[in-house]
Amino acid sequence: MAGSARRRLLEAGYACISRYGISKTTVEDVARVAGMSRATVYRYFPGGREQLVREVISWEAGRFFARLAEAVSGAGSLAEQLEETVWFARRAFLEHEVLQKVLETEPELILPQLTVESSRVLPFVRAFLATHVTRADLRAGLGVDEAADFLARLVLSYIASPGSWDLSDRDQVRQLVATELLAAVGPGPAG
Amino acid sequence: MAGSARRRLLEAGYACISRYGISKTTVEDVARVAGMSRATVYRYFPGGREQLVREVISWEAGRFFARLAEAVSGAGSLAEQLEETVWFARRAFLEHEVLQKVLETEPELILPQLTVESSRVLPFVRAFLATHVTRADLRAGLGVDEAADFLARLVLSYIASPGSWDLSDRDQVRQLVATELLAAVGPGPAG
Amino acid sequence: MAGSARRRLLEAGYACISRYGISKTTVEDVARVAGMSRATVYRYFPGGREQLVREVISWEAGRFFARLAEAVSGAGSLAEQLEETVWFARRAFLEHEVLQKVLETEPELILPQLTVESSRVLPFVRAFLATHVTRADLRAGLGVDEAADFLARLVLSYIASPGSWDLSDRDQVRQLVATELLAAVGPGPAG
Amino acid sequence: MAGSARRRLLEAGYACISRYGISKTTVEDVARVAGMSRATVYRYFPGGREQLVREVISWEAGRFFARLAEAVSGAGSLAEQLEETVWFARRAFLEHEVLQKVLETEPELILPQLTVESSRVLPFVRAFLATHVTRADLRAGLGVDEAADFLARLVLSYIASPGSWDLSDRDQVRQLVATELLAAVGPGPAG
DNA sequence: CACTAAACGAGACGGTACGTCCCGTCTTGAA
DNA sequence: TTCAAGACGGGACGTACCGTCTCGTTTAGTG
Repeated sequence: MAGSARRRLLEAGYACISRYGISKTTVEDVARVAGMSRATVYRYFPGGREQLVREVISWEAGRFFARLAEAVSGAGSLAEQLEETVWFARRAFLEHEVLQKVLETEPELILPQLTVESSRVLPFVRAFLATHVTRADLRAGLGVDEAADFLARLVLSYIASPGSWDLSDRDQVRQLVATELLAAVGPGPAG
Repeated sequence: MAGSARRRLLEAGYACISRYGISKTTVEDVARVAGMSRATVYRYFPGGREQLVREVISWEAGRFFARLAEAVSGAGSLAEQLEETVWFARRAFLEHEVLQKVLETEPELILPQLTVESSRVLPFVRAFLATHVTRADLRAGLGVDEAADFLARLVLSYIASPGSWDLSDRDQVRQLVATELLAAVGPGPAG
Repeated sequence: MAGSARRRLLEAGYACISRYGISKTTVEDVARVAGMSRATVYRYFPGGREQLVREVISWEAGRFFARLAEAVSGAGSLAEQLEETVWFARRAFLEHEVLQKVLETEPELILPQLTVESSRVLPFVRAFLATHVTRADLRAGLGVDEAADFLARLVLSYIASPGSWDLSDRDQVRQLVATELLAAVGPGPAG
Repeated sequence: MAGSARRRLLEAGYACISRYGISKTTVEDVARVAGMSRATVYRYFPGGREQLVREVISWEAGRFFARLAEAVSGAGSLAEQLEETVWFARRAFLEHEVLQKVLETEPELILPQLTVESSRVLPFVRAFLATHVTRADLRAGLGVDEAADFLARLVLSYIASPGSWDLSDRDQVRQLVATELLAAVGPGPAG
């Protein structure tokens, strides 16, 4: 079936990177794992190693968001959705083989970036959340879009750096959502 | 003078990475720019290319924070300090040669990370801010440390992804601080 | 055509050694002369430079003996054969580029050996000669094999060190064979 | 004491070569064994490694001949001297560490030479023997110098390649001298 | 006895070559 | 035709020596 070869290469690339890290992964490695010859890799990825790595990563990123979307699809209220997002994302983040391997072996590839990539991720998350934010959740003068953006920023921040929160504990996730996220945008008891 | 060779290599490494990107930078390149032989690079960085790249980046990160600390040192109020931090950091971020080069040529080195690196940066920023946060700035029930952490997250988020804000406009920075950052923690009219 | 690459490398190696000497000949040199890349040299000679040099020399040694065998093939009597052997070998010896280059530039590589290598060469020459030695040539009590061995030793000795003989003069070669070689084994006027 | 450093270096060089072979011996090795710094090696041997190796070998060659001369000094008759020479030289040859090491590890450094070095050694041996050759030993028409030269060639040949003779057996040496060497030059029963 | 001069150890450095590894291109041969 | 297999040029890496040079530090020898 057409395209299966390409997909097999992406999967093989993913497997290799999660085993060896980016810079130690060889075109030969990927070809071997995919059960194909090195020449074929260049047929599907004329840009060579660089293109392959790039596509492996963005392919996996796509899969990540697909799973996230599904995980969050059943949420009712905003609180529930925030909770689900943080919960799922944190777990996915920790279990993410490539991510963990790269963090372990090549942190310097990441250092320069500070929080750069959020530029790409932010719109996704914002869009997710926007569907559940209502005027009732918000303090006076805060627009829906504005709030969704704001919440998305905080969600991403806590996923990446939970600080003292233990996000593997469902209760703490619930509490984080209530006291930090919703409190920052809602009318709340303080309002 | 002692240590000057090592420093020259770090500077050369920085120059090369900002010109060619990480993976296109050669040990030979760095040696040439530093005016030294390739062998000498290995005398100072026995870990070879990897160690060199790693140290170049963490050395530059150190310099960045030193400059940030100085830029913010004159701030009076919390608002002023937030403003200064966002203003300086955004400018530094955009003018940062290595960062921009890497983003341009090797975004895949960054993609996996989402907002990972914030784990390291967050404590720095939090500490900066904590010195200026006072109870008076905060809504009831919000501790100083809690608020500093919270503000640090938002500052980093806006620096990395300004969204629709134009952070090269001092006025917009001021407005962002007031309406988004301080409003989220303060007693304000909304609180 | 198969094996042509290997042969080209051997020829290139030979050319380089005869130009630069053994220790000044670089793998890069050989590759360049052969019109191939350095990597390919290691594909054909996994033992690297050492194996290459070793094989170049033993390959050339083989060619030398092939030529010697042919040169001597037409000889009739023992005297004729001895004459032909000395004549050819001395000429080949002097014209041998590698040999002369090594003698000129790296005599110390040779000094330790005294007359070592004769162990390998002796059997060859002995075998050549044995085919033409007859009882009639020998003094009483001297066996054919014994005499062939003996003559081979002397032939090699005079080739390497002609002493006061001018072996580029065919007449002197003839005279050497008669008065020194044959006289030592034959019944002769002295017998 | 003057000159002791130079001598120590030669001895160290000899030790290293007999341990590692020529091409594996490092200037650093020699310096270490000599208990001196690498810089000092270059003070005594401005020609560097090459000069050092060259001198080590010719120094050791000198010692070899000194020992040979002494070993043979007590000989009475020509037969006795020949016997002593063959006996001593063969033993020295086999026990010679550098020689054996080089033969073992770098035979290719020797192959090209055939019996070249004999040019240098021959005159030595010839001179030794000339002192004991008398007219009485020789067949008619054979001069003393001529015979000494001739015998020297044979002696060297048998030392290097004993063939089927066991030169570690004193009796066989004696017999070799009588039946092969003296018979070739003498009036003998066969002559 | 102090002072100088030579010898030396120590080590940094540029440079060259080695052997290895990997990339990307290309050719060949079999399914 | 498509693909596996693999040869090849190219280039970078990390290592090992070489030969040069510059420092201090002895160690003598001399005024």
